Amino acid sequence: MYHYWGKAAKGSTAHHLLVYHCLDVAATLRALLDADKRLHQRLHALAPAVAPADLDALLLYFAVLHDLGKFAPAFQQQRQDIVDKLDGPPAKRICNAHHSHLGKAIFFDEDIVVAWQPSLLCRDGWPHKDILAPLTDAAFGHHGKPPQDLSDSNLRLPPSTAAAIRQFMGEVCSRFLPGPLTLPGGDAANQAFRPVSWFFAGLLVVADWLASGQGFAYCETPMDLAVYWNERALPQARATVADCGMVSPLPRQGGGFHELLPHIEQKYGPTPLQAYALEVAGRDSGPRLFIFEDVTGAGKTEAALLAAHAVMAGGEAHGFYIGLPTMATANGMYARMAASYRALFMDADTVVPSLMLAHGARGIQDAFLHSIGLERGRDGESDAADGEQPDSGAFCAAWLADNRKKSLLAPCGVGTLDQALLAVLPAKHQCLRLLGLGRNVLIADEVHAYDPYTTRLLETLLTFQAGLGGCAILLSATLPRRIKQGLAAAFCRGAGYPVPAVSADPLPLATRLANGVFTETPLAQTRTLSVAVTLCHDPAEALDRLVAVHTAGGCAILLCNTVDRAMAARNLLAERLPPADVLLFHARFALCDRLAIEERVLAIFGKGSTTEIRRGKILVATQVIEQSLDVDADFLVTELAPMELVLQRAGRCQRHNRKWRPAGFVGPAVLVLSPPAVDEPGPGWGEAELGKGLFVYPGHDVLWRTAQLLARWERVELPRDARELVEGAYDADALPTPAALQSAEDKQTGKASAEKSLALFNGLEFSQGYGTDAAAGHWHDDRETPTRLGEERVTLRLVRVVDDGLALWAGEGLDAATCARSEVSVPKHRGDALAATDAWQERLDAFAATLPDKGRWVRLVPFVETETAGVWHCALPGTTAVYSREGGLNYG
DNA sequence: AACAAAAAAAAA
Ligand SMILES: [Fe+3]
Ligand SMILES: [Fe+3]
Repeated sequence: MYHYWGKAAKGSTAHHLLVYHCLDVAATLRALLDADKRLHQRLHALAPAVAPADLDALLLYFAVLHDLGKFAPAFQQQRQDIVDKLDGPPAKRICNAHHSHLGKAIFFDEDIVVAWQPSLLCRDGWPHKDILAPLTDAAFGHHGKPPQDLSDSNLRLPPSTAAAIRQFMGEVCSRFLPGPLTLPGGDAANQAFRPVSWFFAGLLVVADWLASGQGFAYCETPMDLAVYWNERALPQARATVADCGMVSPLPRQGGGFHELLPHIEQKYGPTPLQAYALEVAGRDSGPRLFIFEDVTGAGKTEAALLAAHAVMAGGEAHGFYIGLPTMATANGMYARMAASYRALFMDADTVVPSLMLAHGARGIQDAFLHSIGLERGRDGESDAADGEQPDSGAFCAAWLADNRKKSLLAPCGVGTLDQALLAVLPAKHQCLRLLGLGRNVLIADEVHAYDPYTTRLLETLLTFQAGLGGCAILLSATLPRRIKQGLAAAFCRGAGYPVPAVSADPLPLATRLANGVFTETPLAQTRTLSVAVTLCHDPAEALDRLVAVHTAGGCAILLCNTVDRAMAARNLLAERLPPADVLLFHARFALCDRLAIEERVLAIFGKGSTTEIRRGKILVATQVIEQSLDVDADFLVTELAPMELVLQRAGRCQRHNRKWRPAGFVGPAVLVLSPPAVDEPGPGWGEAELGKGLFVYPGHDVLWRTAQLLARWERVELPRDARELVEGAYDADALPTPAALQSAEDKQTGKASAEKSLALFNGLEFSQGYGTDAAAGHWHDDRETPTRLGEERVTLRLVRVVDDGLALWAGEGLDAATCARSEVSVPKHRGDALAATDAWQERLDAFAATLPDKGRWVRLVPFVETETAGVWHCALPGTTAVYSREGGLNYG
């Protein structure tokens, strides 16, 4: 058994013996379990039918066996030079497959079974293959997917190899499985290892990656396995685990409000929701779900942190992960967390907890990049010199940061919800993400912001989280009752709780599921906004009002449902007002221009602005403004949209405390550009007023009910009235869908239910345990399982044609950040319309080759400046697209 | 055609 290599160096015959690598991985698993007692206990709780000691023994045993497939000739012969050096077995015909599939086949091969069967004796006789399947699939699936059964059942193992494997297994069995195990029998047996297998799969990948890294020295000399285990494997494993960033100090015990949230000024006490979190969250044990519904800016995130801390302090979670709907909001949240997350933990001079930023474009976030590998507060070498505060600021262990798949393993994480959803999709290495989430508290922010497909995936994630014994906190503005019901039910399915009926009580509302008990707690409103709502059917009237705001010296926002309508409205306003006073903001800008506009918007409409800066500014925007920008307008006009969006938009009107408001616009007021809210709308309802915006919100019945309700209400008080209005907009019993809008409704509900079933089909099934069956067999086909649905899109990377060649739009540099800042995403057919001639393609390819990513995943599009300064025309022959920094991309 | 939004490299 010492004639087989497991790891090899490139360019030399230096190698690590296979049996040692196997022990390294088991030792790393041992070290991981010892380092995270809370997780260790969770594993035991997930397999209640198995004695804890027996479970530990089995997990370590299968960890040793994870690379069993590397004994096979197919693997060994990849380095014939080392085989020769080791005097390995000759093989003429081999069974060719990846060693993870081979490992499983070898384990169940009849020549091999005899070597382990006596050690796995259980009460009812030999364990059936199905009982162990979740564990074997997790062990042999350490390359990110469960192994497949080989189509060719003949392994063609040379006799010497079979003998070596039997010898190895014999030694491993006597060492790791000393006494007869008592495995469960009867009907429950097949279920026994299914829940724990999800964690085991993730732990094994972590152990394998750690044990394949720098911390483990190659060893080529044969020695007794027990000696290697004690003197090499375990010490190296413990050192490596201590360094990898997965372990963190214990949570702060008994901290009060201001100690846990040091960024909140002393003069502010907890809001009702935060007081609730402090008081209630630590009370129970076991899987818990909290749903906090309140308006944005009411301190929901802090409440969630307090609740998460209570769960951590109770010894039931390691840390937290905050999942958000966009990368931009994630960046913002990361900045907030960086300043305060360490207060949730005890001060320890040995370990600093890692804070992770997890999303696709984090590579250009300097604040995060600078935090990687900084050993502040640890070895004290660098910080003393530059006088930095050693105990503040973000830190992220280098090992965690070098691969996106590892990012959820950090004790504290902020990122897109999509990163978390990938844990319950048959994506490669999903088990890593699931392990990280499962041991943390999952906090999902802005839950109302997702489509039916993604919401359904979130349900699946909640089932997993509960099934793994974990906790989750959902934060949202008004969550329609049916969506809330689905989320709560999904959590109950995983936790084994009875499914309650959630209410549609007014906001703010705290919902809690713990120990099978369901409670809803209405809370006092902290900040309220009373908005006058007027419907208006004439766009000219809306423009007049905006001009009136300008004249009165105030500022306003006009929200359009499509980019083209926003561009058109901007042009109309620019005819009547100084063009410099009219801003345009939508998503069809290169990132650098978009960020500049966003900064300008915040400077004008943000909290720090002044009456003078705000004077006469009119912003025309699309839905980009809905995304968590804290802006305040004196007056707001919006095109009709589904109720929850209208209310969210209305919340942007006079939300800050400002002394001065323009004459005629004192008090929050919103004008909704809407088709008439008639009782019997005819065919084509809304086409005149909303145009192509009707395609953006195809649930025309919801639009109609929204208009009906707003026409009746005239004034709404937020957040109190939000619930009634949102429920009413979706309630076809109270306001039956008019005949002319029925087909639109049918189409929309049909589409939503199709998307939901697709999400159900794509998502993994917790109850199956780790294995191919959990993915309905589609783990191995190439079908895409995305986190969001939608029309196909392409990313355009804008390129400037300059005197001496090509340059990126965002600047002179050719680095990854300048690339990202030059990009804009468009529908695929729009991108396809910008086809390059062969000559241009050659030129663009040559330019792409000089970029860090070689232009993969994007399409380079050249622009050349026209006679009009600032207006650029697409340089490709036959194209009409135009770009400017003020207007963005116009398809022409 | 009509919004915005995310994802994209392993552990030889
Ligand atoms: Fe492997
Ligand atoms: Fe391995």
